Amino acid sequence: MPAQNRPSSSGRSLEHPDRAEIRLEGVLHALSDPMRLQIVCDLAAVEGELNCSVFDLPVSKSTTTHHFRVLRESGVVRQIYRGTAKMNALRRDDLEVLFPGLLGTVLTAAGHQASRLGAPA
Amino acid sequence: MPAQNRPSSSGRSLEHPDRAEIRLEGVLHALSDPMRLQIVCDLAAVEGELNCSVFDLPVSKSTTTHHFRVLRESGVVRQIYRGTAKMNALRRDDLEVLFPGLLGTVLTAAGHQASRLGAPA
DNA sequence: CAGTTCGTACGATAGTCATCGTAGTACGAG
DNA sequence: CTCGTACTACGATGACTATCGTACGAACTG
Repeated sequence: MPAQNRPSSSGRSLEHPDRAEIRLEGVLHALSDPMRLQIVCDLAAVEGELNCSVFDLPVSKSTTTHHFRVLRESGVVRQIYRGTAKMNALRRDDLEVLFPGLLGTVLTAAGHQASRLGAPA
Repeated sequence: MPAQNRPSSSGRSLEHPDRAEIRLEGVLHALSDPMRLQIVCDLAAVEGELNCSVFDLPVSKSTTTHHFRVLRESGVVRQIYRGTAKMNALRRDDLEVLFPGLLGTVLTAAGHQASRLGAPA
């Protein structure tokens, strides 16, 4: 294997949309699923990248893979392989340039709604 | 018909979700369709209420009715009958209380994207 | 009343989506 | 090389969705 083509730690690569290809409708659709919105909130909370398997979602692994793919293909997250793990990170910069403030307001709104619905006690 | 129960000009009434019933996922989903996003942008542009038929959408009347229903049931717009016309208005106040800034950032983002994609000349 | 306009309801259809289980691939450790 | 872990690919399925056409209802205009 030629050393010229050695990404960080793996030969596997994942398709990501260019910044210019990200569409608002796609992003909104990606965020309109409760499972994916939860993922995005968790990602935003840690400010870094997260392994796929740290998310404790009430669905099967296949379904989890599906949701991460939707998030990646809509341009919301960036995914890279790091050994056997696949790390996920929000594309904060790209989203901020394309849709200023959008991510923030959605995350805030999700937080408000969670307080309103989940902690009425 | 008793005079006590006479709405503005019609006996027809439409179901709307309570403010407390509006869900973020539902709103995002409603906005994730290009047709509906266009409707919301148009509504936001005029600051008032708009007749259903002033929207020049490239779909049939039945489909238009469908999209307006989705917007109404998700809590994005309020609809009232005024004679034969059905007027539509954004539920700005409710959305602002529930999800502060969200509507604004989405509309701004839609505007940016429209400029970026539609008017590159 | 008759006619027109505006919107609804219903049924149909083709497409997308969230979900699953199973089988498989990629990588690191022993 | 073998094993375990992490994630994927594939096929299936049931649910939802966007779309249409046609037929109907409600209100205004004569």
